[in-house]
Amino acid sequence: MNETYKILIVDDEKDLCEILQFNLASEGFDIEVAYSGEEALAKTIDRFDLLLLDVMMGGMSGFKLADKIRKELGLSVPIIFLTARETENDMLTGFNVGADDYLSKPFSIKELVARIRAVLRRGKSVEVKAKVITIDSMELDLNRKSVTIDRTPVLLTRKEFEILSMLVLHKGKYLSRQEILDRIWSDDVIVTERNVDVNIARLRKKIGEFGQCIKGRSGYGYCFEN
Amino acid sequence: MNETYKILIVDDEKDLCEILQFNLASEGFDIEVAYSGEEALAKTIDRFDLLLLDVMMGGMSGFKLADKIRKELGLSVPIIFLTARETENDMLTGFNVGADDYLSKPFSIKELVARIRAVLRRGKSVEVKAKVITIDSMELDLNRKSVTIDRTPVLLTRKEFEILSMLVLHKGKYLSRQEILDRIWSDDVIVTERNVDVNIARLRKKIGEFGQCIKGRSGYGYCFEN
DNA sequence: TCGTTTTGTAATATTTCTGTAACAGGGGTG
DNA sequence: CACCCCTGTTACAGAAATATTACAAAACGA
Repeated sequence: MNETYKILIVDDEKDLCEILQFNLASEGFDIEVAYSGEEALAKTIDRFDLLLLDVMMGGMSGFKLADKIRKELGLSVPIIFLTARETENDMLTGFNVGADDYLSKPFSIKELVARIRAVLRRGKSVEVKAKVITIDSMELDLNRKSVTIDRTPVLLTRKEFEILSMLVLHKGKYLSRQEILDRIWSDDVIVTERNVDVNIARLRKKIGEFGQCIKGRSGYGYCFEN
Repeated sequence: MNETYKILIVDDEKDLCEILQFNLASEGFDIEVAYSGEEALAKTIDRFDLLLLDVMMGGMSGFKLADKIRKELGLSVPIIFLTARETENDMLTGFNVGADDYLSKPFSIKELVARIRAVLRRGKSVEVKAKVITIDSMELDLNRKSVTIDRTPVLLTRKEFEILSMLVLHKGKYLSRQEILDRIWSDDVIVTERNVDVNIARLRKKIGEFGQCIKGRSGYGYCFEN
């Protein structure tokens, strides 16, 4: 009923991050923080309901990050930009990239929370765009959480589907068992890392030849590669 | 007696959507927004009393969308088109598709509201076209909220009928218990998700062999598929 | 109002999903 | 080679989710 929204904050000012994290957490949001665009991309962005991105960051800028998320990952997560600059230009770049809102520092927490709720509410009534990933003859529909191979549906369980999509979204990167556990299993359940193995095995069996695309490497974890 | 009218706005200009949403909501309408034709189709169009469609949209045009709604879904919801273009040609296409009215941007909110009320008033007195969905030998009449199988009436209760039509209108898509609850039960009543199960069970029993078309999948919800 | 129908809850049966354990194989290392 | 660590797979049992039934409360109509 009252679902917890997951928000990712990406900002290299650690102090600000802490303040935001504390305040938003106490508003009932589930917060995660990344201190750079690179760090953010290492996460499965897909599982957040909203991103708060700082425009000015060392390394990758917030806009660059947003662009990657939209274009390369093909995700349409709502994004709110935080910026110290107030030029028209920035605003424009932000919205071109598909920003859902824009907030100039300094801003009040109250205002931020209001904007966040507005964006989430908006997203609620709107059906998300098709998020379909195609790998040869295999299609993952992230919305419907369905998989087809040669147009034939493959019945995956929840965990199997989540593991598969996590691997596919990070195609080419080895994800450790721990990373997979952290992301897919809820915090309060404690399970063995071996569990990932078992689920991977089941998954492999179900997706036939594509099972070979899931590489396991000793000491590294798993990776999808075709 | 003073029923709230549900209006769906489909337009890819988010700013305009917001303005419309705000203004129409404060006129007492119940507004939902979709930012593309595809998004709109993902909704149960059936539950709206009026559609406001932008003609020019990325992806599916408003005309295309209207056409699908009329032909494929077989719905006769009133439609008002919004357009920046004012050519005769457009007007014609619009009315061919079964437009109820036509408004060129820029228009005043006041004018829009007037037209909306006019269309709704008109729809009220006029006999609505049949909205009948046929699945093999099963017929759902969305107007009369009646179902027949082999011409024989099947007496469904209100909840049963709504669940069935929701599933049928989203044929092939798994709908979670929560989605079903949200749409069919009013917000202020709090009921268990188990309730959906019970109603599905009753429904299945009543519609005989078609009960098999209602697939239940652990962790995903229910789906109609034949 | 009464009787009927509809709807919700709770309890129970059943199915599906998931975690653990156990075992088998692979590959490196002493 | 023998050993150990890591991985892949299978089988089983416990857990979770779902289906169904029975009953009570609420809504509805006459």
